[in-house]
Order: sequence, then C-alpha cells, then structure tokens
Amino acid sequence: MTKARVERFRARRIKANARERSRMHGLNDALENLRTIMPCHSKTQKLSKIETLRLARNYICALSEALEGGLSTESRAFMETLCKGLSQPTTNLVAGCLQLGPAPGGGTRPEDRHRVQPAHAPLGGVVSYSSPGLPSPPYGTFDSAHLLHLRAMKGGVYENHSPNEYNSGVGTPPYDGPPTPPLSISTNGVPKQEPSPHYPPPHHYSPSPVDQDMYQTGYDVQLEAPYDTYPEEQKNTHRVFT
DNA sequence: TAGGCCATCTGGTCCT
DNA sequence: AGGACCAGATGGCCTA
Repeated sequence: MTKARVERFRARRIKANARERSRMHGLNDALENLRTIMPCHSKTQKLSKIETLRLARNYICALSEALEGGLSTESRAFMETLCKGLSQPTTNLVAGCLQLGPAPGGGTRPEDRHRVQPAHAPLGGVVSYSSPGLPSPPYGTFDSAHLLHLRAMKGGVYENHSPNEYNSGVGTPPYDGPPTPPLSISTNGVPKQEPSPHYPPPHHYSPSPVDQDMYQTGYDVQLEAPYDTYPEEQKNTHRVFT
C-alpha cells in the first residue's frame, strides 16, 4: 500500500465512522420517539432499548386484545399482558404507572409509584401525580390519551378523525419526529444559536460544565472534520448527545 | 467489583 | 467506488 492509498483508506474509514454514528443517532431518535408513546413514561427510570422494544410489542398485543373486546384497559390482565417478558424493574415501573402494585418479588420505586390511575385520570391528558413528601416532578406519567385513543377506536369514532387529531385525544398519533439528526460535534467550540433538541443527555449522564454548555447552546455539525480527528478532550464530550 | 447498558469503531457484505 | 446495514469488539459509565 502506498502512502496515498493508506491516506485514502483512512479518510474513507473516517467518513464511514461518521455515517455510522449518524445512522445510530437516527436509530436512537426513533427509539426515543417510541419511548414517548409508550403508556408508561418515566423520567427517573428510562427504559432501556431492549425493554422499550419489548414493552412496545406487549403494548400492541394488549391493545389488540382490548380492541377485540376481551380485555379492559384498566384490568390487571391488561397490565400483565404489558409486562410479559419484561425485566423486574420495568415490570415494577409499569405496575407503578398503572397503580396495580408491584409484581411479585420486587418493590416499586417510590419515585415511580403513585403517579396516575388511568381509570381516574382525566381523559385525553397526560397527568402527573405528585406524591406528598416527594420532590416535584419529573415523575413517570401514564398518558391516558393512549387509552382514550383506544376507547375512541372501540367506540367507532376513530375513522372519523384525521391523524392530526391525536393531540386532542382522538386518532392515530402522528410521527413527527425529527429526521436523522446531524452529528452534534464541534471542532472549533463555536456554539450555534439554536439548541440541539435531538440529543437530551442520557438519564445516567451527569454532564460536565462543558457538556452542559454544549447541550444548551448546540454545536455545529462538522462531518468534514470527523470525530476521529478531534483532540482527546473534545472526544470525551460527545456522549452528552447520545 | 461484576454486570448491564450504551456509544463508537471496525470490517464484512450487499446494493446502486 | 461509495453508501447502507450489520454484528463483533471495546471501553466508559452507572448501579447493586
């Protein structure tokens, strides 16, 4: 291999790495969108990727059964369908959201308990329940709009509404997620005016002051100067956007 | 400290 | 040739 060929290979690899990162960010965004339409949405206990997919699968099954008339969305059976194959923590989260008590063998986290009783929640709203003695939200929420959506479908009014009416509690939730986001990596440290809405910090990540600044201000996309070429200290800041 | 989860890099494969 | 997709490897972070 000549030196020029090695250089070309390296440049190609760097570009491929950037594309791969971008692709995975898009995948994560899609997953994040999926999380937001799950019936149980906790800010203190973010669902893992695999648990999100499992819960989504169960949710579809549970709603299908409910639509066929065999299952009340407020029944324990509905929750049990939701929880099939889920880990204990996720099961407890779902149980906590539905206020049906923890699953056998595990306790419900205080901050995820006492949120919303779907049967009592105002229809069509996302309701947070603040438990006395606990700090203010974020708590997990049970989005009763999903159940209203189901009720509307069962009531035969579903087809009379456009998808855009989901926000009012009826219709199919539109996918309005962002397109594949750009890489949020800066090579020059110059913040953009617009914050990047695409990559909230992960639940377990405590951003450094530099990271916080990056997250709040947003940074430019520099595919031309790929990640691999950054100084080590800049490499260490990219995870804030994952 | 071990295990879970995650982001990233990398090489392989397939397709255009 | 180059891009998309995939899976394995690796290392970091967090929690029990």
